[in-house]
Amino acid sequence: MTLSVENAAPIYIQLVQQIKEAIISGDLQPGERLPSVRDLALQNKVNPNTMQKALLELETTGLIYTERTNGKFVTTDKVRIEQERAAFAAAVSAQYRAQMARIGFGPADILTYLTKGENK
Amino acid sequence: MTLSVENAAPIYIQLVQQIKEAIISGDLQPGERLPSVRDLALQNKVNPNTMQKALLELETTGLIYTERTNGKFVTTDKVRIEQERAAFAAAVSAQYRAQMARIGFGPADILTYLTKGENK
Amino acid sequence: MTLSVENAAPIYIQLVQQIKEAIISGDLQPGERLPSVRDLALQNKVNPNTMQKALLELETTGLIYTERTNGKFVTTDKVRIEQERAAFAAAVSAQYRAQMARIGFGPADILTYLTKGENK
Amino acid sequence: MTLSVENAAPIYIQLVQQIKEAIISGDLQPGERLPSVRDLALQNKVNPNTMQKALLELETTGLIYTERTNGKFVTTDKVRIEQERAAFAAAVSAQYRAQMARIGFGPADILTYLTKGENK
DNA sequence: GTGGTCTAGACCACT
DNA sequence: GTGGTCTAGACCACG
Repeated sequence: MTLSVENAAPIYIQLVQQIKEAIISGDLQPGERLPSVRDLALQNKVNPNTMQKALLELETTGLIYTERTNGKFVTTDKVRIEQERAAFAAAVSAQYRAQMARIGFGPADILTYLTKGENK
Repeated sequence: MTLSVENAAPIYIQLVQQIKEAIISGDLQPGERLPSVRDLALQNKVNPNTMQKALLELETTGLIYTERTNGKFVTTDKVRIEQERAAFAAAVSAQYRAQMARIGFGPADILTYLTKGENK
Repeated sequence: MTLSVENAAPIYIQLVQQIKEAIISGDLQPGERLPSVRDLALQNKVNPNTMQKALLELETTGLIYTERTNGKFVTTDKVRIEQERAAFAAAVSAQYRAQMARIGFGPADILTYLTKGENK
Repeated sequence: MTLSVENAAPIYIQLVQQIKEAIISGDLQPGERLPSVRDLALQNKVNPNTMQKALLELETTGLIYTERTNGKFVTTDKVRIEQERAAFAAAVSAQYRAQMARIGFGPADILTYLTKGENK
């Protein structure tokens, strides 16, 4: 039996993940203006540079873009967003199946568990 | 949009989770003797006190028991283990459904994603 | 007549450009280990963070890669390097032709000027 | 590997270069009257003293001349302009060849790259 | 020693 | 006010 102790992911990566999730869930609409870097940093109690790094990452991956002196905006490329959304869903699903498989539940059992809790 | 920066879960909690997973997956068989606390700590590069705390937690919940002077053993109560296994599967499944729902995928979409990657 | 005053490119961009040039010119060989971030920063009298940012950029574009705790290395992907080299040559050539065209020299004149200085 | 961080060239030098380019490209015709120093400064958002310094430099090298109380004019000496134009082309060409040579492209390769993009 | 991350604080350009 | 850049200095994990 081998265990593994995981350290927390870097803060800026966590920020990237969560903002990405907000975008693909539609919580942040295409073309919507983000709060200023400074405000986002304040709201989330991180250093502006850390927030800046997270937003830079999102910009290089094409999910947001910058209008200088004006602010940062969610991309208006809905195809790009949909792409990201599908990738996210695929990743989550694969991880879920792996986790279930590790404790001995195959596809058939999975259906049971998924439908069982459906009416919650 | 509200984000949240999470620090890593305490190490002993991570150990509890992973040992529990080893038990319900059958990686650790009912009645099997665990390595000594000292060895477990060494193997996983963790302080013995931390490992001790994890094992104590598992004992409290009835998944392992201690024979004084002889070591710690996985419970032989297979019903108990099966119970834990079902609870784990239910928790993972609920979390998965929630995650998919958050980005706008309902039960029908879930089936698509689960079957899509099934042959990997 | 409209003129434009250009400010210097950000330091980290200049660093990116020059390191890239060193790679595509073969001054830095594929697989070669780079000096440590701190050393590079010292040698070039910039802040380590600035050098780090430049190297991060090169890493995301695939020209270098990192071995944690061991150092940073030029990619061994010679195709990738050749690709970058061709892109660089194309950019420089296009810029050159544009500059010559702006002062009224067409392709024929260009040949004259290029061959004229060839024996320098 | 030695890198060098360059600061921007002084603004007045940039202005000299661009006005010179306007003259040798014919954008400013021989004998043409230049806008007033004040206007040029305003148009380009530059301090009048800086613009004055640039024009002084151009006058020293003979590309423009001043008629007191009347304004500044591009030289009518077409030979002088042609001379400058040839020098500019030679400089640009030499720089181009050097840049290509640095990344391993000789005269033959240069022809390839120059003709390749010719129809853009 | 290596790279990676984070914070605090400053300055700049643009509008 | 906006984003962008830079510096100084600290701490961490890995080995």
